[in-house]
Amino acid sequence: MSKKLPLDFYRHSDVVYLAKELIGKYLCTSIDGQKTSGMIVETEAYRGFNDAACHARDGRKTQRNSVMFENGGLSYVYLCYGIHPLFNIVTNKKNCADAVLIRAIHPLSGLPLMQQRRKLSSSRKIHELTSGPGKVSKALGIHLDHYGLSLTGSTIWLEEHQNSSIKRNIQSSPRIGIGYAGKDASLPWRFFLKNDPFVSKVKI
DNA sequence: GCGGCGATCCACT
DNA sequence: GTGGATCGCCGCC
Repeated sequence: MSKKLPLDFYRHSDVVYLAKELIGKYLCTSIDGQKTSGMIVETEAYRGFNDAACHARDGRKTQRNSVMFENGGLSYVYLCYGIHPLFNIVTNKKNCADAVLIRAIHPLSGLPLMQQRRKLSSSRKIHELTSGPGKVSKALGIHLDHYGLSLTGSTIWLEEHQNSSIKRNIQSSPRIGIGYAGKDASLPWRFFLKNDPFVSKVKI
């Protein structure tokens, strides 16, 4: 039994709660007529106000991040290090500028296509297929053209499935790669599924 | 207008 | 374990 997550889900006012709630949901894409999907196993919350790590910190609006200021339920894709498109989910209400970064998924369907997109065929390294935000986008076929799409549409969407054991196996930690954010760098706003092999390996 | 740097990944040593 | 790729944003001149 599965169902597509409704807009209401994304418009909850607490992005940290949502980042945790997104663990265990299914992220699905249908791109170029081909379906791929995986269970979300790692996320990070970014808050538009009072969060130095957020692109929209203090409500700062630019051409790149403008979609963050819309109502929740849209995709925010941006280019990181000039190379990697990273997929985020806009949450909360208009002008709150909150978002959740999807850092890792556990692949479920369309595995051969994901391997092809990632140019990774060795089954020995299968845990590297989607264990990082840039890898997730590449495996699912998400790129900059998918900026601003509704997540209740038929290109990128999320589904809820029965998963009774997920909740008690969620752990938190500080977010990755945001050392510049001062005291906000230590906020425990990264969430991940304990012992899942697809959770990203953190460089220290 | 310019230069430094980033919510990363991979090839190479 | 290290450094290069490569583009948009922002601070400063």
